[in-house]
Amino acid sequence: MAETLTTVALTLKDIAREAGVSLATVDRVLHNRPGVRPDMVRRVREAIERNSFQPHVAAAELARSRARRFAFVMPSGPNPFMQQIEAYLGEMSGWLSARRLKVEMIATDVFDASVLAASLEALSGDYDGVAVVALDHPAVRAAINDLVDAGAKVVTLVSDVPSARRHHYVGIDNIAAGRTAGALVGRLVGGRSGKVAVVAGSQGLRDHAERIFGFNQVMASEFPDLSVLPVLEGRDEDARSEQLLARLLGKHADIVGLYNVGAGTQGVAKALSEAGRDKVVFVGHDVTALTRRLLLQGVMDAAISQNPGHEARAAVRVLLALARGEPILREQEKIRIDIVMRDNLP
Amino acid sequence: MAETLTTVALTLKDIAREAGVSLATVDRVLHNRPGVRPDMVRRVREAIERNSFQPHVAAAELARSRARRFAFVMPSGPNPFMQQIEAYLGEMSGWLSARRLKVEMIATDVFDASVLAASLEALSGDYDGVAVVALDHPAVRAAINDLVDAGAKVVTLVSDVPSARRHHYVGIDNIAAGRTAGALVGRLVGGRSGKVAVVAGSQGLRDHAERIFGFNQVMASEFPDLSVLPVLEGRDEDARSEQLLARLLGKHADIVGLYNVGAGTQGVAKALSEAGRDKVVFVGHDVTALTRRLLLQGVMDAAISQNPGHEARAAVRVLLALARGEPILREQEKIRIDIVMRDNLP
DNA sequence: GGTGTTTTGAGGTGCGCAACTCATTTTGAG
DNA sequence: CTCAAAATGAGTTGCGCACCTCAAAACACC
Repeated sequence: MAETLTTVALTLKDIAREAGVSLATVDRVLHNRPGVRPDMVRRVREAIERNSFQPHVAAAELARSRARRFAFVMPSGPNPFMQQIEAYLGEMSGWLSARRLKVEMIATDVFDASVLAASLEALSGDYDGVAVVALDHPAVRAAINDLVDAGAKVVTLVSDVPSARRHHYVGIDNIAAGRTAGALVGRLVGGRSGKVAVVAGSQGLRDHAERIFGFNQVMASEFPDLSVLPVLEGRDEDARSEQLLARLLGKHADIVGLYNVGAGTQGVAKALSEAGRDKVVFVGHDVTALTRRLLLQGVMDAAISQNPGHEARAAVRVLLALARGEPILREQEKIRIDIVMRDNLP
Repeated sequence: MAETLTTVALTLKDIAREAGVSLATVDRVLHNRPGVRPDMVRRVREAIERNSFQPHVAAAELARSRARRFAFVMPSGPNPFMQQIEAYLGEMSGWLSARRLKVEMIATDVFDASVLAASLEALSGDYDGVAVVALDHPAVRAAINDLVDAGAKVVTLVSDVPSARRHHYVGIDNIAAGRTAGALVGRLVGGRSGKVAVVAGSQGLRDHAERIFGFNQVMASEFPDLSVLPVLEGRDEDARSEQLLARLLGKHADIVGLYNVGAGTQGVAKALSEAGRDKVVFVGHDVTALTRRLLLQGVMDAAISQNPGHEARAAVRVLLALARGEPILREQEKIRIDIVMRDNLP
């Protein structure tokens, strides 16, 4: 009836006895210190393995008096999504200080590869872990690899650089997000035929490009009655998005759906309402004060969201687990694609 | 540019000096041990407050050699959702043992108030924390209050007992979940008019009743073209659900939507397909192997889900934070209402 | 005042590990 | 075999706290 999910606790002393060596040797192996013969290393490793030994996190934490430093490299400028991430990190301050963690926010122009790369290089040696909203560019990739070589743990946040040797990516699968948006637009249009508009920041951004890719995939294969118009590039700016969309709406009277891939949401909503096209199915991204209002008003029909609080906490937890050598709870740290409609607004 | 989110680390000694008392007194206050004059308690509390002192989690953990014991009181019998929770707890075993936590699963008949109450009473004194899938009944409420009085931390899981003095509820807002289901059915039906069927386990279960309440709310106010048929009570059994639904489908040719509130999904799907009514919009709950398949096949259109992994981990984290006296990260532990469609299947 | 009770202080011990020193043993090269 | 270098063992210290004991001080009551 009652079934225990855990086992008894071993200590380093037990491992030393098991392996037939001294505590000092176990310590050397555990921390990759030099001066141990390979076969000794093996014996210790095997003893650890055999007993599935877990160092006591609390004891290890207590013994290393040095606090850990993490850096969050984020876009400068007003970006509500990033501001939310920052706010959630602030909310964790008690949690962080109880674990003697120092988290520093570093604002930089993440859209300029050389600037971003320079910012990253500057961190080398000073931080135990770095979370970065990364542009996928050779210079950035090299900077990330250098950080890793210098011993820092690195996670990419929101936007990935798969080709770099970063330890982890905290963010959503953007192709799947685009597919989800496509399915929502298609389903919510409800059998009508017509055209679908797409507004993005820029197709040069990896995440936007991937979302559009997924969106088109679904539209093509599942909603043949809907035709997707060429992507408008609004640069995530309200004014430009509004202007471009207004012109498009004027040209096509049969637009029934709209996918806003990035920001510029205010402009998109304004163009829709000023054209009196309130019935167009409008799907966008992220839950902010604005999109929340639009959802409640019925202007937006659904928002695809990646929980910024979860992303902030997952990034910290992953960095900490990496630094401690603990395993990562993949299931826990995975960022899900949330569909948010009026009634399940968080 | 670089902004630090944390402050320097104080120790208990600092607090003692600040408050002008000895370490022993601080210790007594911190652990609610008797024999301290009220004004002394206040002085210490204020010093802690003033410096926003956080005890070092690792040191505290290390010092208390006694492992913590948590009990999870869950329904007996085959319930995929509960099995998932159990599986996720198993995946955490490394995490748990590193924190010297012992989690035990206790299966009982949670649908029989007196049996459940007796199971809870039996735990008293043996556990530091209890998570329970609770029936809302006076006997259960009393048992929970007794546990709390005995010093255990108690969280309700999935199903709440708001009137009991449990410390926390880990689960979703079921009224909002029902509302979300209603909005989905209404929107996905796409403007057609017709009838909507509702299959539940029992209207006596609090969570089912709340979901139906929310569902009806939305249907009545927002989708006047759809009329909701009387609720079928399938007792979460496949055979019974199938039989009842088959009869209903036979009677009404104009059923365009279906909300399955609880389990019995297999039977519901079978009734639909055997009646050749594949185009009925079908919204249900939870992502299991079955609903996953049905979503991929297009039989189900959407599933409202509460992430069982998140629930399991949140319950453990909340119990641990409560036991340690740490603050709870409410935002982190809140269970969200996930809308799962084919393309954002987790 | 004296008595008993309550409150407070001082101090010790140990949790498991990291990080270090220094003495001793083993190894390998010549 | 010799000698230096490498490897290993034995041991210490301290991280911050929980938990405990015992003595001293403050207090209440008669």
